[in-house]
Order: sequence, then structure tokens, then C-alpha cells
Amino acid sequence: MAVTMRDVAREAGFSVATVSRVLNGSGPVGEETRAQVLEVAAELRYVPNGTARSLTTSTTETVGVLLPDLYGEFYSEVIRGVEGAARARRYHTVLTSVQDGPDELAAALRALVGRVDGLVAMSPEVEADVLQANFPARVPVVMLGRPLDGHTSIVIDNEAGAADMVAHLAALGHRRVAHVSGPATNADARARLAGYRRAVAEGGLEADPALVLQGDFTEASGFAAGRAILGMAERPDAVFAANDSMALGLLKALREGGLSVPTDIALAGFDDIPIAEYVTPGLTTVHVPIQEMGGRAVEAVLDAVAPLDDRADGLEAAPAPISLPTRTVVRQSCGGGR
Amino acid sequence: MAVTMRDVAREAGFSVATVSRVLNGSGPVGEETRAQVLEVAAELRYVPNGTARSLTTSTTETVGVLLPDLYGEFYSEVIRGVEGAARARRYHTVLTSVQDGPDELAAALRALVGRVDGLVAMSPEVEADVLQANFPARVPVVMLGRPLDGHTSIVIDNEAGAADMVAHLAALGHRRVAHVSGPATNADARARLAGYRRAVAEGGLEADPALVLQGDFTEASGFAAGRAILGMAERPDAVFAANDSMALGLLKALREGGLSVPTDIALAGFDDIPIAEYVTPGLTTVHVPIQEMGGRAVEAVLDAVAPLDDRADGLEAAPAPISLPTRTVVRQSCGGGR
DNA sequence: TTCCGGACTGTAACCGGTTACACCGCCGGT
DNA sequence: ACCGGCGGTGTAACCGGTTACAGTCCGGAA
Repeated sequence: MAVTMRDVAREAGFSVATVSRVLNGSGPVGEETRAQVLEVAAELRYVPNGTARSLTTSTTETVGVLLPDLYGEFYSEVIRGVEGAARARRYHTVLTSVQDGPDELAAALRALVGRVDGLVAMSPEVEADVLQANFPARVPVVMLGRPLDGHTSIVIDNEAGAADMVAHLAALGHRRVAHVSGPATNADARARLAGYRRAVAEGGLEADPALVLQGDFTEASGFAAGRAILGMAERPDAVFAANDSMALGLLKALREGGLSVPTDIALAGFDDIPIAEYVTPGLTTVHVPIQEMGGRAVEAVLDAVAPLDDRADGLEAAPAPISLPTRTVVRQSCGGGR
Repeated sequence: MAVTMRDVAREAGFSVATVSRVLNGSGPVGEETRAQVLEVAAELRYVPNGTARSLTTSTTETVGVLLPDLYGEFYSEVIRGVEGAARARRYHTVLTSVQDGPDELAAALRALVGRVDGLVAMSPEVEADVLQANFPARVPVVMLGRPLDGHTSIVIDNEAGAADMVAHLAALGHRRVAHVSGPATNADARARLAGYRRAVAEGGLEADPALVLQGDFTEASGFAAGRAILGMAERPDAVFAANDSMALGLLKALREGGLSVPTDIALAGFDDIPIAEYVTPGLTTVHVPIQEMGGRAVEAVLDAVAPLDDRADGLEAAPAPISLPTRTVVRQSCGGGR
């Protein structure tokens, strides 16, 4: 169909080997030959076929990204981080989202085989055995947000972030701090809850079990938690939501209930999604370096690509997860800001 | 390296042709043979190599996306739309952003050759000659946001959207409506300005040239425009910004200047980025179906992929751009909402 | 003059799949 | 008894590059 290297070779009166050498600068070629080949290539509008190239070189200059979903600010940021880092290394990015269970995950993985030099995966469904069955052991995989045996992973220090935030609230004088947690099945949610509990204990805050409300990371569940808090006999003087979406829901509910944030009650979130800055009052929250996570993941993958040849076998010690620190961002919603 | 089809064939005691037939369901195979091959394949953890497959079938089941940049809510939405539509058709998405001029654009295009079955491009730098020189004519390209000779394009009706918004402001009783435009080099910005002018003329509004301020689509430029408006002798009673980012900047400046939106001055934007809904007061803006644009673009590309074989030559009539309508979303910032 | 090495170039194998074509055995129809 | 057709299978060419290896030609050293 398209014009191939052989076409160029024929037209220029040289062999494909010579054409290849000219185009890639590999091996020596006569000055005149080079000029000739280049001219013919340009004239014929020859563009090398990436797939064919990948097949022989067995390198695709592409890194795969597997996400559970694409919605929400969070994943956009991940993609940005990934693409940025990939670009910097002149790699491409192939994006795959997977949402319909293990079969589709397997299909997605298989479809990436041979098309990527490495994979950044964020799906909670990605388990060691699925990878083993559907993905070559030779291709490096980096997990995002969750450790996985035998693979590098980039995680954030949820517990420390949560503890920090609670300590901040304590420092502002709040003694009765509620927590709206995420789903118990979610590791991030559990770690944030643990951080809250630790800080409550260490700071000598009130440890009333009624202060821990169950949410599910959605704005709606935050709203529901807000209603619940309004109805409490002993109202907390601060609420720490396990993510910003719930904090937004809380804000709405508390306001509608006639409370003023932060005057009557302080509010804090987790994630630092962009909206957190724009809402009124600005939401005090735990900043998560999402973009950096994506970038670091790509770095880790690509670092693992090169030394692959050195591996006698794939059985290395499982590398320790790389934990990225969070940062408490003080805005107006907890009354501690300017 | 990895286990290939020949390995499976050898181990199972059949030829590669048979293995291929079993795995793809092409051609007839004995029941017993099929079972045997499948068993060996599973045992060996055989996963077919996508690149090799693409090479022979000359189909990659991948669509490329070329964006000028990845920052801002806008492109996230595009990506979502694209990925969603691609997923629905069981296609992959390879993401490429290009920002450093024509050379890098050429490189990016060439790198995609043979790796994608079609391309959705949004860069203003993508011109017909660049495509011609660096991309096979056989691969369909759909332009996003800008028409390009000989290619399908998906655009939005900027002018109508802007005119609609201004008409809405006029209907609310505003006679002196300012416009903060985008960069004059930007086609979207020009079309929005044209829509503003048309509506001003048609609605008999004040046509003072001082009412058109120059911005560049950034929040900072919106802020600057806001300061300028504060200093005007004859202040407008409404401001229509050419995009939401600038509207946000305006909002900040006007507030800091002691004006209340919408009581003292109405404010409207363009794009309907997610934040527009969350800011206080909710930003009245022109909704642009960004996600739909991405989706439609993929549809158009993939529709063009199939019938390629029918084309005698690539010289078809240039298809007319597909124009997507916008919609005025009324919130609180112009005082016209509930 | 002869030999050697390096610059330059071509031939052909190879990457890992797909598939056209050939072949074999066996069936039923005439 | 003969033939056509079909299910089942293998051989080998092919997709479009890369590259090991094997020349050829030339100039300079011995």
C-alpha cells in the first residue's frame, strides 16, 4: 500500500540495507549515496512503518497506562504526569481504561502485549496472577497507588497525611474532630482512617466512636454525613473528610443546615483537587502529588526497561514501594488560614 | 525471548498455521487439536505479540490523539471523549502532545505511522502540507476545532454560541456589555468576538469600541481585564469573557474591586469547564460539548478506516466540517438565573 | 608488486505473526 | 469403481523493517 523502504531502495538504485543505514545513521554510507537516498525518500514521501520497526528492534518506545476509569480530576492529573514524563523521554503513551471486571482487564492487558515497553497500572483489580497469565514477565510493570508483590509501586503516605491534618486541626484548638471515611474496602480510605485515629490518640483529642462516619468517597455520601452531623447531640467542632469530594458534599449540607464554615465548624479534605482552591471558603486539604505519581511511575518503568537484558531471571527481590509525601494545604475552611 | 507461536506449535505437535487457526477461530480445526493447542498455550502462558499481528494484518486497533497541550480541564475532557468512543469500538488510544513547534510535530506524526489506524488531531500547527509530508494519505485524520482541507473536521459553532450569550444578556436588560476576547491569532477567539459583535449590532446594544478588551485566554489576563474595567469611567453592566478561565480572573478582580457579581455587574464565560459550576456565584457560560467533540472525532475516524479499501485514490471531495452546537447555561453570575 | 584494512554496499535471515496454496484422507454420489 | 468436495493440516511466502555476514574496491604500507 504505502511506500516502503524497498520502494525507496529500488527508486534510488540501492539496497534496502543501504537505505536503512542512511535513514538511521547506522553504518557508513557514501556522501553521494546518502544524498541520493534522502532525496528519493523525500520525493516519495517515505515514512517508515513504526510497527515493522518495533518488530525487529523489539522496542516500541511506548508506555502503557492502565486506569480504572477516566472520570474525575484525579485521573486527568495522573495522565498529565505520565504523559509529561514519557514525553521527556521521547516515549509515547497508550491509554487504556478498564472498568468491566477481570475479563476485560485480561483482554486489555493482552492487547498491550508487544505494543508497549512498560506498563503503569492503577486498577485495583490488577493482581499478580492476572499479570502473570496475561502479560509477559519481561515487561516491567509499575503499580500506582497500591503495592503489588514483585513489582515496583508508587504510593502516597495516606496515613501520615491524615495524621498531619488532624494534628493541624488540633493545633487550631479543635478537640472534637469528626472523620468521614471512605469505603472500608479501599486501602487509601483505611490508611487515612488509621492516620486520623493515630493523631486523635497522640493529640489527646476526643476519641468518641460516634465521630467516625462512614462515607464512600462520593459527594452525595459527604452530604449525607453532613446531615448526620447536623443532627448530632454533641456536634464536633471540626470535620475531616477522607477526600475532597465528600468535603464538598459536607460543605453544602452544613451550610444548608445553617452552620457557617469555618466560624461554626471547621472542614478539611484530602486530595487537593483543583476545585478545592476555587470553592468558597477555600478548602483546607491534604495535597496529594498526583501528577508527580504519574511521572515517577513512568520514570520507574523506563528505568526498568533498559536493564532488562541483565536479568538472569525475573525473580528479583520485590522492590519496596516508593512512598510520596503529602502536604497539608491551609486555606479558609478550617479557620486556620490567613 | 518471550514464548512465541512457534513454541506453542512445537510443544503441541502442530504447525504454526494450525495454532493460529485455533487462536483466531479462522479456518477449520479438529476438536481434539483445538483443545490440545489451547492447553499448551495456557500452560506456556502464551500471549500473542500485538506488533507482529499488526504488521501482517496492517491494522493496529489503535487511534492516535494529537493535542497541543495537556493542561487545563479542556483537554482532559477531550481525552475522555476520545477514549470513551474508542473503548466502545474496542480500540486503543495513543496520546501524543506536541508543543515545541513544527519539527516536533513532524516527529510526532512520523512516530505514529504504522502504529495507528487513524488520527484525531487538535493542534493548530497541523497543516495539510505537514500531514502530506509526514503521514500516509491512506490513514484517516480528523481535525478537532479547526477545519482542514481534505479532512473531516469537528468544530463548534463559536459565533452562534457567543451571539446567543450576548442576546441572553441583552434580554436581561444589559445594554452596555463588554467583551474580553482571546488572542487574535486564535480562530475560536475571533469567532466568539464576531458573535459578540453581531449580537451587539442586532440587539441594538452600545457598540463602544472601548468595551472590547484584549485577553489571551488565561486567568491572569482575565484578572487584568477586570482591573481595567474597574477603572473605566463608564463601567459596563455586563462582561462576557471569551472563555471561563478569564471569567474566573475577572470575577476575582471585580470582587477585589468591591463590586458584587451579579448585583453590580453581570459576568459570563465560555466553555463550561467543570469549575464553572462550583464557583460562587455559579458562572453563566456557553456550554461546549467537549467530550462529545472527542467522541465524534473518533467515530468519524473509525468510520473512515473501514471503507478505505474502496477508495480508488485519496482525492475525494473535502467533507464539510461537522459543527456542534453550543448551549447557554444560565447560573447565578449574570443575575438571570433562579 | 603484494597484502591488508577500512569504507561502502548487497544478500539474506530474522522478528512473530497471518494466510494462500497444496496436500491428504475420507465421504457420498453416480 | 471413480470423482468431487470438504475437513483438517502443513509449507512457505509475506508484512516492512534491521542487521550479520560477505563481498568489492581502493589506498597505503611493506
